[in-house]
Amino acid sequence: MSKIRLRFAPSPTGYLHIGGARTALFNWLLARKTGGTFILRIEDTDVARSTQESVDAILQGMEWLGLDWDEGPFYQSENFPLYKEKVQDLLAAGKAYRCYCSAEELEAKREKALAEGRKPKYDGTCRNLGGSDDGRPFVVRFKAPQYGVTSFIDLIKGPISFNNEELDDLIIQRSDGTPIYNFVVVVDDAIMGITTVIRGDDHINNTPRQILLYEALGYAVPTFAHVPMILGSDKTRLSKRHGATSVMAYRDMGLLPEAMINYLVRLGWSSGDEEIFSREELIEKFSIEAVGKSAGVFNPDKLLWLNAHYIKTGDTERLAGLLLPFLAERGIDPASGGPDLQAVVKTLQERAKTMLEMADGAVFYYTPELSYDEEAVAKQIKPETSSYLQSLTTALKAGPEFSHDGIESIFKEVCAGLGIKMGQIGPAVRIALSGGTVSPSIYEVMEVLGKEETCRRLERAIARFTAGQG
RNA sequence: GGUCCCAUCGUCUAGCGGUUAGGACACCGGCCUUUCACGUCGGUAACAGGGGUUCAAGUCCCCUUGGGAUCACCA
Repeated sequence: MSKIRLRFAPSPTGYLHIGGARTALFNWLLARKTGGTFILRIEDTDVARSTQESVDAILQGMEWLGLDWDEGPFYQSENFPLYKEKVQDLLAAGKAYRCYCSAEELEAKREKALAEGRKPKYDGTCRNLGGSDDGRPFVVRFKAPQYGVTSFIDLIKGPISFNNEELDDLIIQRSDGTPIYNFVVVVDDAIMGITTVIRGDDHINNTPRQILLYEALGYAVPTFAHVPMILGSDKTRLSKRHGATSVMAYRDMGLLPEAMINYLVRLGWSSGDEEIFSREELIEKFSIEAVGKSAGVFNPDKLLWLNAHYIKTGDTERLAGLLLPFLAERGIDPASGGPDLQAVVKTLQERAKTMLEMADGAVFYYTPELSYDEEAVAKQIKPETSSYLQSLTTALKAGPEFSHDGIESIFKEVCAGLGIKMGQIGPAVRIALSGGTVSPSIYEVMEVLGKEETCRRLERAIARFTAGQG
């Protein structure tokens, strides 16, 4: 059995979006699982709409997700001579013909047909004209069979068939001599030896025309697998209206690529009751036949849940590295002072759903001159608070060790000595250290901050609270 | 409108003729707790409708309804 060859073929007219990423992922997984070849091909035959920025954005998205390709990226725009030659072959064989109808009159006919409730199909005006190139502008149309049935067995959807009379003579070459997608994709997939075409199911209606083209060109027809679309919360095709659709936008929102991969693969595919899959498990367990037939709604909440999981269980050192740019956006550079970043990350891992949240939660560690949350101060700081904090600070300074457990026992001793409960001093300490009422455990915070900085923040707060109360 | 695809909790799904229809997210409670989270225990919630086939249908067939895709000198 020969190796299967797969491809992801985005058009560079925008960034890599969620749907494209999932299609790429399915291709990649199948290639890695079967030891096949994964090819990246840029479909830039529409010169007017294709941009280098889009190509870069797509490549960047693929790299972020860790979807590496074995061959390419290939650019269709570099193959124009080949396509032209294939068009000539078809013309010479009488399987295609020149059409002189203008775009305007075609458009008019289409609108008329639609308005009258008829199918907007090419009427075949030039189909049997014959003759050769006489200098007038023309497009080349494929002479499609007018009867019979074209069918294929989709790996995901099962058997699908179309009556050929529903298909019209599609244009394969524009009047400017450049080829059209449906033609190019066939030539390229054939030339590249693609055995299995995995793509969005919005291509199902293109498939019979393409099969006819494969046959006309004398190529073997590949196997098809059409993956269902991704919908927005209102069940319409996912678009900007539903929120971010760019894969890279999710990175910028603090998502981890493994969370994205895990989410995307589970949207439409499952393996029993499992929810969490490592890359290795996916390669082992994925199968294209197990992909569901129906479209799925993109659920950001579940993506976030997965992200939280991967942050919680992720490698602290790596997360610290990933956090850097988010901290930089907040004007913080851990390298220029402050507590150890990895220690900071450790206190935030199980309470941050995104790297962005983690960055927000880390800010106070690197802000020596904190401003205190007014509302929290008003509510939590009592007249006696300062003396409590003073007792605690004194004990802390005298304490031998400054570890989580050591701090905890000092806390307990101080509370016992003062005859107060944790709740009477804890909130004030939290405000003194973090500026507000939400932070990791204060023992952890103190340990990360270190004895010196902890005591400094406590004393600063005591001074402030005392002054504030006149 | 023609053609094609699809249909289990709000969402993602398990199910592949006989199940108290399971899991996950979200949501609602309890526990844990110095805050926020995490964790943990429990709860609400689904087979679109109608015909068949069968001893037996969420599972197979047909119709209806609903949703989606597509009908470019875009990809």
